[in-house]
Amino acid sequence: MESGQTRKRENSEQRILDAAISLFATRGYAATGIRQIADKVGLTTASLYYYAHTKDDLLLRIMRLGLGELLSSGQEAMEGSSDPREQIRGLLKVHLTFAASNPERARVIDNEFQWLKEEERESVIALRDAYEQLWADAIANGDRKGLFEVKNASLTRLALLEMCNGATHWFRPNGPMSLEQIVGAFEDMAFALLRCDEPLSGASALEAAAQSPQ
Amino acid sequence: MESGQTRKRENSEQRILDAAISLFATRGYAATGIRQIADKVGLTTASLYYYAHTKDDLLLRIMRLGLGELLSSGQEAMEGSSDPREQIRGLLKVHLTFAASNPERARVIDNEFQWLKEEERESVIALRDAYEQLWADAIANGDRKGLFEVKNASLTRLALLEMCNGATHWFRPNGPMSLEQIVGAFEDMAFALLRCDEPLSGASALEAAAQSPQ
DNA sequence: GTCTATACTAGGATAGAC
DNA sequence: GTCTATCCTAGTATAGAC
Repeated sequence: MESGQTRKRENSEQRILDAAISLFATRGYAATGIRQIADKVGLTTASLYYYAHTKDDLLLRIMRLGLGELLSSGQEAMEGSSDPREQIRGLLKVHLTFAASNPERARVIDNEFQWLKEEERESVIALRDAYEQLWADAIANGDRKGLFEVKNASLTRLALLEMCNGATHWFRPNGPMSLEQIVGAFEDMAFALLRCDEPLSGASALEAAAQSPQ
Repeated sequence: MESGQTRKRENSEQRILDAAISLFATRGYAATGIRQIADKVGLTTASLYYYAHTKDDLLLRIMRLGLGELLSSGQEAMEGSSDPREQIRGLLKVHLTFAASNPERARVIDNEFQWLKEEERESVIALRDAYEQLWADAIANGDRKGLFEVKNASLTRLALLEMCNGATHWFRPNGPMSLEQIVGAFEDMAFALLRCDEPLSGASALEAAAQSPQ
């Protein structure tokens, strides 16, 4: 029962956002022209301005949507268990799944902060800080319970996040490693960095069992 | 005995490169205009073209010089010891010292690859690969000698490098941590990631001694 | 070595017709 | 909802005087 206009609007709106993500990711926000975005969608620049008031507006929506998804997935992961090891595993899975299932969007979110206007940037940074706080909480939990051994919690959090974001730079779908393999490898590195020796129930415990003699 | 012209040339040349580094680092290569560089140096755009044939040429020289320095410092560090633990410490110190003593240059080198022309980019990537190979060698040495325990050497190398580059994003001179403190903290995280338990002679050993009871 | 002046292209954004 | 046409600014780069 929706009108043709509504359907068109939703189509074009999403197509514009997708084109912007792709171009911002490969050429950067500053070097991407409003004309290129229009060309990619098959519209004129004038039509673009029917959907977004400015180029900056496109970036803002990409960032807010993406970080919002990441934050709520992260919150779910944190609520899924009170074991800090499970929390770290959950956050790793959320982060890497997000990065791997849409690497372009992840690159834009990670690299193009600076082009937002002051007030916009603040609201986006608040989202990012809330997300990073989840990691800080998980690390602090594990440290308090004696499961992790962390000398500098802030640096460790930053190192973990940078490590994960690194995947954004080289991950390609159809690459040599599956998402599951990547998550597994990052779990291993993360627990090494956190000096977490005690085995977990679940996949890691099963793995350990499979490798030990009967 | 040098002529006034020569002195001027060297001055302007360096001032132009410095201005370009600063602007490329804060606004990105694509968003930096040749006019802004000229303004910052106090010259006209026409004068800039006396020193560099294109804007791209400036970026190329910044990258080649910087990566050249990093590579030769890294090679010295590797030749300084055959103990993989010392090699990793040396590389960490080289990398973090470079990043901390000129964060703008480090950011440009790290982020603006894509704007080089095909052939230029290849020569620059060769430099970067040679530098990363130093890390790969140190990790492989430690693994072979049983000092490190690394499941995926490539991912571990990438994680270490990303971790260090992270410092580029938040390090500010006059910040809360001195360079020595940062290097120390990163040594700790790096050896955790490499699952290296055996203590080293040198600063870490001294530290451990200071903390243990007499 | 540095300037003035200028060529040419592309940038973001808007008015108003359909 | 999408178009044509256009405004104004800023981009890189060059020629030629001093």
